[in-house]
Amino acid sequence: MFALIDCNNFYASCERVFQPHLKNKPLVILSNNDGCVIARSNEAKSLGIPMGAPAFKYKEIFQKNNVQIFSSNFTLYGDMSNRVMTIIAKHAPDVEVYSIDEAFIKFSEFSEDEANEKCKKIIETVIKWTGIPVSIGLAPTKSLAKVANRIAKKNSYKTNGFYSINNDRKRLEALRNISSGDIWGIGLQNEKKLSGVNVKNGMDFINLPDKWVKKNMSIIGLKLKKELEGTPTLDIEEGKADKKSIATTRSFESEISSLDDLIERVTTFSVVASKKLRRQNSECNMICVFIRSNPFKQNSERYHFSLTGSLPFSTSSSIEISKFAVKLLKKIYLKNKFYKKAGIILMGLSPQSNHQFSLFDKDLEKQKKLMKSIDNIDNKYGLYKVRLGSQDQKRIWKMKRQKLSRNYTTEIDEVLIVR
DNA sequence: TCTGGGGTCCTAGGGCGA
DNA sequence: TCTGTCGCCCTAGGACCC
Repeated sequence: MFALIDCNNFYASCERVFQPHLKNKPLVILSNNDGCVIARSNEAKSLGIPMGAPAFKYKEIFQKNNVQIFSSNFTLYGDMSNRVMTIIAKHAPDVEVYSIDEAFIKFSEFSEDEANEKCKKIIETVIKWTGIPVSIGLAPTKSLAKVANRIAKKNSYKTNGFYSINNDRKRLEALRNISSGDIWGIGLQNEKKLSGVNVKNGMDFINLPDKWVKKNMSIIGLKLKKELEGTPTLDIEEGKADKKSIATTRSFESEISSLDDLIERVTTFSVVASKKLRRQNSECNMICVFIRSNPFKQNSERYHFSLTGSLPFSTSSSIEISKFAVKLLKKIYLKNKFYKKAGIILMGLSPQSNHQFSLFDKDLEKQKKLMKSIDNIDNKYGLYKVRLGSQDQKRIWKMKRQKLSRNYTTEIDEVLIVR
């Protein structure tokens, strides 16, 4: 049996833990730059605020309903997530942390009763120790555990946050009651395809011929169908796998068109991405740089320029990576255009320990030592204290985060004081 | 005026060597 | 030496997830 544990309205719940007076009040969390709604409390959902809603378009609804607004505080959410995951790991041997607010458990050596008990214990302990409410779905496959979780959450007054699909009757009933677009793995495009052949719910989906599913939804769709039929095709992935690509991309507060500004941004993104690379002890040999216009601007030209280039050697040096990224940027940059977003993606990742030496990386040891010193300084005095010459020294580029809550759990000056 | 960021996997199609 | 075929690798693009 597989269990899926999902924190309810995770970001909203994190904010509520430290501001309990917000309980039962509508609350939304905004994306970087306070752009879109990325999390909502149940009360905010009932007001019809959709996921991804541009905040400026919903200003009136926010004001009218006294919706509490928060800028995203990933330091807080990340720390709370670690606490929740630690508790889960204490109760189960095989855990896959699937995302910041979700984890799968595989109960291979437990009876059904034991698995049920463990799930209930986790719900109880997580809320008690962290204040975060969680829901758990238990089923024979991961995809069905997702469906079960949905039922647990939707009918929490009946389920107390736990639902198990432990027989065929329950499985078929659950599939009849879930619309195809709500199934894990069926996105907007596949939903459209399915509705074209009159597939409306999970039951209709599993009644399709395998051949059709494979042809139209690839092997992933077919695996999903098997999972919903009760045959596991996905196992849990234990341990944290190294990333296969690392990206740092940002939208700008307003459009920019000067090359110098873009060079500064791309350099800074390179420094951030290189640090992520070094954190997982990897290096890269390919870099992609892109710049693009504002896709939402009416009646104006849209463009997206990108270029991927191979480095002559693998590296994790901020200096080498930013130099190369700027080179790529200069090749794609066009004057008199207005850019709203830029980014860098590091690819061709491999462990530093497997470094392939080449004629061109004679400064490798020097660079390695330099990066190590920079990382040490950052660890001691705070992130990104050391900056490259082409980076913004005056900190002009700042993200809009007007409604940021405190770092209650990670900054000693910001912890709650109980008097 | 104001619309996020960071990932993974799969497939099709082209280049290229055996 | 030329040509056809096969399979591998790479890349772009599209789909999905949170």
